[in-house]
Amino acid sequence: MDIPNRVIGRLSAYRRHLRRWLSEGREQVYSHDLATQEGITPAQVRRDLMTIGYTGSPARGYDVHGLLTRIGELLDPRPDEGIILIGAGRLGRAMLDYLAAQHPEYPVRAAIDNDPELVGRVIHGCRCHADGDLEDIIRDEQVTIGIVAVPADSAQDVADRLVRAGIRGLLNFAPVRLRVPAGVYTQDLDIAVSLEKVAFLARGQAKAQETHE
Amino acid sequence: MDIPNRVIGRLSAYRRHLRRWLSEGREQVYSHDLATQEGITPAQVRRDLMTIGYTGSPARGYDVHGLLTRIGELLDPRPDEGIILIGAGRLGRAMLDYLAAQHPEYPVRAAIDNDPELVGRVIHGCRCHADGDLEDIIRDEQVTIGIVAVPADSAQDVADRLVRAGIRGLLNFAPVRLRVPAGVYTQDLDIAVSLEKVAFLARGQAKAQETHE
DNA sequence: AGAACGTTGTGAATGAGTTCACAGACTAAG
DNA sequence: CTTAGTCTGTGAACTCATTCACAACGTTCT
Ligand SMILES: NC(=O)c1ccc[n+]([C@@H]2O[C@H](COP(=O)([O-])OP(=O)(O)OC[C@H]3O[C@@H](n4cnc5c(N)ncnc54)[C@H](O)[C@@H]3O)[C@@H](O)[C@H]2O)c1
Ligand SMILES: NC(=O)c1ccc[n+]([C@@H]2O[C@H](COP(=O)([O-])OP(=O)(O)OC[C@H]3O[C@@H](n4cnc5c(N)ncnc54)[C@H](O)[C@@H]3O)[C@@H](O)[C@H]2O)c1
Repeated sequence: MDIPNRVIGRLSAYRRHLRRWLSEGREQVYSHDLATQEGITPAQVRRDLMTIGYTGSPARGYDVHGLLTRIGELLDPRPDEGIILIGAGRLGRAMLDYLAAQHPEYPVRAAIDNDPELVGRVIHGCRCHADGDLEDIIRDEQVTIGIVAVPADSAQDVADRLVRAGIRGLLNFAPVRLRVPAGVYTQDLDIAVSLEKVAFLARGQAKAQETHE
Repeated sequence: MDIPNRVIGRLSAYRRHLRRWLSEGREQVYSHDLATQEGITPAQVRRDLMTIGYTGSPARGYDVHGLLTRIGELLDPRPDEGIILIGAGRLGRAMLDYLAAQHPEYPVRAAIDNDPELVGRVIHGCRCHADGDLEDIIRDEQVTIGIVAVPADSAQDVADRLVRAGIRGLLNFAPVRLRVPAGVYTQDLDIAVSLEKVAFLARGQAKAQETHE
């Protein structure tokens, strides 16, 4: 099965609304309910659900619980998919805190920082290790995803080491585009670029709005 | 002139390479230089520069300084475009720090938080105000852009107030899609969704990599 | 001067993503 | 049982973005 990138992002968003509705006791939803929440067309929602092979019923819509289960099969992390954070600076610590509080399904196995001040500290249940331990931790702790939150200068070096140690995916906050070999997936999340987009579009008369991505 | 969203993002990225090259004394670049850095095709770069009406010369490529100037005309913030941050929690403070250090061209005029502990404190040169001051600050300090870093529950309320006070653009970190009227531009930057994308794509065999957006 | 090379600018082709529009399906009401 | 109404599933149309491919051009070398 081949699910486009964009669709994954929307499924993740749908899931949040579905969870909320489920907790409110709602059992069915229509494509236009999800569409309204996300500011897209109902046709888009149906198309997305079609690509993951989930079908609803005319006149009753989609089953909230069933759809959540289906999306979960695709998106829920497997138990052997650990995360490692490189760079326990301000952004890195904010992420640790946020993930621990809001996303227990993504356990950060370890943090790495080259500041001796930080090494050995335990931040939100996550131990901070020295730079040199990176390779061992990835091999020993079933880590497949790396979050890169080091300064721009070091980001590519860090990424290279992670790749060599066998990482599968990277989420990068440093303002550089990481170069990785095929088979490793990188998502560069450049906040400064996003801010520049907002500033530009707020200046001229904007037409549309845009979600993450 | 109508510049697509995607192009703005790439221009912002090009600019970083151009600045680096300029500081290294380089005077011309070819489309393939920028393309290589960003992992895209040279044709895409030329197309982008075409849409902003910048032209190079065959055999010499583009003038680094001139191109930087041209992109700057489009992207550089105007002096009357102030920023306000709502929610001086962990992420908000990390942003304050980051913007102050790395992006002095985007001066954050004020922060707002409803935690009495934070109100009155000055964080990285930015004073934290009480919740109720929001409207006054926006009107008095030429603020056109809002950064939303409050919990998900409050995000839409905060956005509504910002919009009513006349904000033009929003950068939103809360995991909800903000609903704003036409004329206001919102960029939702959902880090959890990005992480879920990376996890999914790292699991199956990924093909491509993706930049922010 | 003329030829050879490498790059730009861009129309046209391709590709990806979104929306349209409607047949078929299901429900509820009469 | 039949009719009216609403929603799904989806082929086709459409829109937007990317890539191709090549003429035109500037530079350098002979
Ligand atoms: N703070 C923000 O809100 C923000 C926003 C956008 C982008 N970013 C980017 O995120 C990255 C981190 O930002 P930050 O504000 O947390 O910076 P920071 O300086 O607070 O933290 C960086 C941390 O990385 C560590 N580090 C440096 N080199 C390292 C290496 N080679 N190996 C391991 N650790 C190393 C440092 O010791 C420090 O603790 C930067 O690239 C920054 O541009 C930050
Ligand atoms: N920390 C991260 O790395 C991270 C990552 C992704 C998304 N987010 C999102 O960003 C937002 C902020 O995250 P955080 O980690 O900084 O949370 P936080 O709890 O540390 O900070 C939130 C701040 O907002 C303030 N606040 C709450 N309601 C307010 C209101 N109505 N008006 C003004 N201020 C108000 C609180 O006093 C607090 O200081 C959340 O929506 C979170 O989901 C955070």
